[in-house]
Amino acid sequence: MVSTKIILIGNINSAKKAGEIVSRYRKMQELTQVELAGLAQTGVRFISELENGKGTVQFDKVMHILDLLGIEVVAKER
Amino acid sequence: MVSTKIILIGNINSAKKAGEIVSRYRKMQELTQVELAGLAQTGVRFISELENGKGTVQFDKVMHILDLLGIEVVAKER
DNA sequence: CACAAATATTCCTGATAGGGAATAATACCA
DNA sequence: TGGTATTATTCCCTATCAGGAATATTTGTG
Repeated sequence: MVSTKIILIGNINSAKKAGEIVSRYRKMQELTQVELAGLAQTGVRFISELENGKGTVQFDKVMHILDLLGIEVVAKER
Repeated sequence: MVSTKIILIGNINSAKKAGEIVSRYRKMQELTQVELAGLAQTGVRFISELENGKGTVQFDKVMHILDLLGIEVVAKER
């Protein structure tokens, strides 16, 4: 094995952080909220609220969105 | 800077994974669910459901539990 | 600036999360 | 195996999430 580049995006310690990342990566991929909602089989309102940091969103829904955007989530010891 | 050891725990792509990690790290720190719930100002039932993989748990609550257990969550490109 | 596209917010509604507390089921040891 | 601690599940309840759709607001361009 030669070497593999890992592209870190940042820490996620809240829905606010997750929302910022979702917003940024959605735009990078030139998707509208409506399109992303369609891909995720979810409501547009959910995407909007998530991107705006709503903390009570459901965990698995968020993880699914991140996955759709090609974002991997890793746990490590602090 | 000399070198810093990063201890990876694993990927989190669902509440199921998050729950497994919470369960393992809670036990490593010799905490009962009741104690962890106390620390997190949450109900014991929530901890139990989280550890058992309930996908609809609230995002921020989960992140808070992970943080309490000394677990950091990082996003990276897949 | 004007207009169009995108996003945010509101209203209405059914479904359910989560708390507390009680109980049932498991796990753990002597 | 019996007894205890721990965890899972149930019930009751209030609060609110998430969807759809309409509307308001913001953003991006010519």
